[in-house]
Amino acid sequence: MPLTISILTGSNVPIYRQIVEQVCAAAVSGRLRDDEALPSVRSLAEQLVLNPNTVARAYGELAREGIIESRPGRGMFVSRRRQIYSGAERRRRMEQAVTSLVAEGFLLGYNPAEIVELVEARTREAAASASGKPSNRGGAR
Amino acid sequence: MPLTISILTGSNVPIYRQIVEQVCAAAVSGRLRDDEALPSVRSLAEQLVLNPNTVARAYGELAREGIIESRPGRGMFVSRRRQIYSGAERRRRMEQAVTSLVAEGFLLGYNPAEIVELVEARTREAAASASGKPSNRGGAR
Amino acid sequence: MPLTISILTGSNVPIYRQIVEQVCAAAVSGRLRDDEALPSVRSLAEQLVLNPNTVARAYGELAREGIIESRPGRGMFVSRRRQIYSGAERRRRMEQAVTSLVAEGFLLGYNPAEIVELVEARTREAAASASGKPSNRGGAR
Amino acid sequence: MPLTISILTGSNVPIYRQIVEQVCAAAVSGRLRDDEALPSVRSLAEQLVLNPNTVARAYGELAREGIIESRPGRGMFVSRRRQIYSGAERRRRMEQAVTSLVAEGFLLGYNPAEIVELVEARTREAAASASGKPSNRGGAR
DNA sequence: GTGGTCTAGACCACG
DNA sequence: GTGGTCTAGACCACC
Repeated sequence: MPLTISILTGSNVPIYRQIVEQVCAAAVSGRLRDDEALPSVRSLAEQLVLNPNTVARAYGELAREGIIESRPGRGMFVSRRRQIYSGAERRRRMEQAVTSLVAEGFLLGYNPAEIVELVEARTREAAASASGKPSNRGGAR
Repeated sequence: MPLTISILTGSNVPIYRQIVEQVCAAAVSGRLRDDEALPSVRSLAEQLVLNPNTVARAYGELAREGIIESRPGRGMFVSRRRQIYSGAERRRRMEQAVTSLVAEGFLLGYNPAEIVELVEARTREAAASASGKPSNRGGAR
Repeated sequence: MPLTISILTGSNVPIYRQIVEQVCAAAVSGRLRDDEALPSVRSLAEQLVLNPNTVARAYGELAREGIIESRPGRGMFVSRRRQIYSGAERRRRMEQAVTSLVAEGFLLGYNPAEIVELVEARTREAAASASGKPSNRGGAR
Repeated sequence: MPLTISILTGSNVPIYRQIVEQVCAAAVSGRLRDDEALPSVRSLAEQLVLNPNTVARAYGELAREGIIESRPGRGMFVSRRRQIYSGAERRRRMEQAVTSLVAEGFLLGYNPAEIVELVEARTREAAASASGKPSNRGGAR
């Protein structure tokens, strides 16, 4: 089964970022194995009906972050050792993201247990979809 | 002790958004009480070394979300909490926030268990600070 | 026929608000269809002889209300209608709008029957234009 | 029974305007009769716990609009003949207000009948509260 | 003094 | 090309 990526066209998160996130999630969760080849820019762009520039940008970002690497003449491959940010920067960014989520959750009236529960469910889903058992959520519009 | 807000310049999250989140967190957690006055646009702008427009934008956003309200000629005040969003909208927004966090977590190389753990810790802290027992974190960053 | 928006300068209702209301009315009545693109910020600003910021603000407001949505790099599009406010909030806002109209009507010397009559006529027109039978009014003001 | 005015401190409509509207509604509906005296600036300010300037401003506005008139040395009185705006200006402002209400109503998901119904109820209420008895039922259609 | 609106112009991210 | 953010500074309404 080929890597499947779904784009939400009406989302506030930019398309290239959606690609980055989904490739990254697949790599982290093992859906994409180390050294595995990614679809070419052209083919992915065609498959998703996107401007090739957009796909190229996503791949560039992933490469800059060390998640994938270019093997000239052969294509893009999942990088064997990927640890992107320094400990401090990594922690700081995550800290910020967590704080932001918790604030939004409280604002919307969710309680701590519900917030944790939702995050848990979401990570489980992501892991599941990465291991080849796609959940029924989040399809392209 | 006056409300302290700390800004990270050069962050991917815009300044006005950082203000919104921090004021919101303070209001939701009880750090700011109902009917309490906020610092004036001008004074906060001066304190944070920002353009008043930026602060005004944050306040405007908060007012539209029903967190604070303008009393003409007198300033901005924390307003009584009310649920302004429909159930569907709340779910939609929370969904998006959770997805965003999980994606960021994966991108930074955290695994599901770690992400959940961090969220759990953060909600516990927030709940503690709301019940009047401030934890030792959460001061200026 | 392109969407025409007419601005009354020197009105008590701010320019950005006039844009919001007219776009909103067009979207709600079906004059603008789902997924239809709006004029770009810059082009509408030029057309109306306004600062782009003013148009941007109107568009931002509409996006926050869920009437339109931004597709990064491509523009603003009419989004599928959804009910973003809770029942209580809807009632609260409608309450306020009705009160405001009635107050204005009295201030202008209209009596109750006249006010009701005007509203009735206006809703009939709006409903007509929504069902594809535009009335002979509603052009430039 | 003295003229009663109620101020909503957390409203977006300025205090002086709330006074203007309520005095005007009382005059239009007959709760205040022609030539009837209004409370003095001082006494009303004291009664409503407001800055006298605010009351003075409201009275000034009402006087400018011809709804009340000053009889030097004796106080403010309801003006006998009050017709403020020219026909065109009056119609234009009302037109604008009605359009605004209908747009908001549709946006919030109300249908024409509901909107009309709400306006009707509101005008009846205003009239009732002004005359001290339930409403002029037969007036409208 | 307060917030609210508008203009002007810069810089960035996205496709 | 698109929108989004920020700065700078003007003017107004409100109390």
